Amino acid sequence: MTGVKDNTGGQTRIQRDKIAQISEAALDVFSTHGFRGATVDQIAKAASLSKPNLLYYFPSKEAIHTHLLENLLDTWLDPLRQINPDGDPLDEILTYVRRKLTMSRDMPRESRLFAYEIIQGAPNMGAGLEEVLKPLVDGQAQVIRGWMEDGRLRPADPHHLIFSIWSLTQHYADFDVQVRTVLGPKVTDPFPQAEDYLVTLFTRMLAP
Amino acid sequence: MTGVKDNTGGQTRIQRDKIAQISEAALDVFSTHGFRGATVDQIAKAASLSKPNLLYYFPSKEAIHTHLLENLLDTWLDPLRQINPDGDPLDEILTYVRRKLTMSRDMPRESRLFAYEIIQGAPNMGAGLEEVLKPLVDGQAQVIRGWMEDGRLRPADPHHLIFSIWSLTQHYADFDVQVRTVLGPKVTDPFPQAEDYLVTLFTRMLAP
DNA sequence: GTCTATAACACGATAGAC
DNA sequence: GTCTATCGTGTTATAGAC
Repeated sequence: MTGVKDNTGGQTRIQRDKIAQISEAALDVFSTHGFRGATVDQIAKAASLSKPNLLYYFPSKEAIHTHLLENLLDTWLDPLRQINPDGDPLDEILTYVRRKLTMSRDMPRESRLFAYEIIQGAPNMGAGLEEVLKPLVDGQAQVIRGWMEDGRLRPADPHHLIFSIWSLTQHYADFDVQVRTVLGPKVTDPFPQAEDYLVTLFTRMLAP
Repeated sequence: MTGVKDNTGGQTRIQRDKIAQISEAALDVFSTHGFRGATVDQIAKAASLSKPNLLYYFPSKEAIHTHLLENLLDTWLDPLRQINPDGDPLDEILTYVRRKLTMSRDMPRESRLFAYEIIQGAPNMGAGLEEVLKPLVDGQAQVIRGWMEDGRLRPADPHHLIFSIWSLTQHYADFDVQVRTVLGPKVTDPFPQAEDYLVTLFTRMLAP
């Protein structure tokens, strides 16, 4: 009983707030410039903190980055986790596609942070990929494979199906500049078009 | 007639060779660490040159990077350029998909260099996107649209069709680590599987 | 708990001998 | 044309006053 703590997990309220504040700023900076491109100065300024003060809450620049990635993976995989084995197969897939596309629209910074990390060879996420992502994907791939074997979806490799959903939805976040340049200034929001296209694509691919 | 020059474009043979040698090394380093993550030291070492000697051939680190990107764009868009308006529509699309996937397999460094640049907002390629990529895409999108209007392909947004081909094929280069982790060590080469999947996907999407 | 000052280092780029 | 030595800057991280 310390009396001075008001926490969930060994942190005071102030610490929790500051850490959240730094995380928010760091997400901004890391997702724009990458890990090496980002500087502690930038993050401190974005968080309205002095640099030494920031380094009081996190021991190093890398610690901030790792903290962000650790918290991100669960959020990022949540839509995949929500695929319901008892639902209608095509509905479940299309709902998954829509959720992932919505995340690309509403969380482009997280998408880019993730993309930077994977492109670089996931130097700060080795355990997460092997121990969290792979088992989840394998499990849901089995569910999808079951649907295909029951004739409720047209057959296709379930792992590559999941890859394709990731790839296509995240493209609209990570390559936003390219998408907007090609579509031209008249298209203020590419996402409704993207949703129509992707629903059509996966319906034609999977509807029995 | 200078006599000492053996060139195509105002460079001696030695200069041309060294520049090629530096470009090769820089592609390695930039595609692994990104622009900011790469150091001139690393590039010089990879090119078996001293740092000052490298900076004798290129005025700055940024100049090397720009040089790479300028030479890359044409190569990168070549498969799209080769779509033949007089060919069989589905064949042309599937050939394009296969070519792009082959490039992901054989030129993953170029793919990553490109991905880094676009994710960052294309700070060194603003002109190229607007003046080279967009016109080419618009032109080929018109060809595809014509095929769809003639009933030779099922209708779909041609711009997003091209986005999806880019996204899916480049995914296997840029997110290689993730793909291999999920597929597991038994799959030594993901590309044959990927080709099968993508051919199926676009055939079901487009075959009339 | 927060700030100023600064250490310690790596980086890009240059100068000058050879 | 190539090398060694080095400058100046920007960076992470720490020490110590308040």
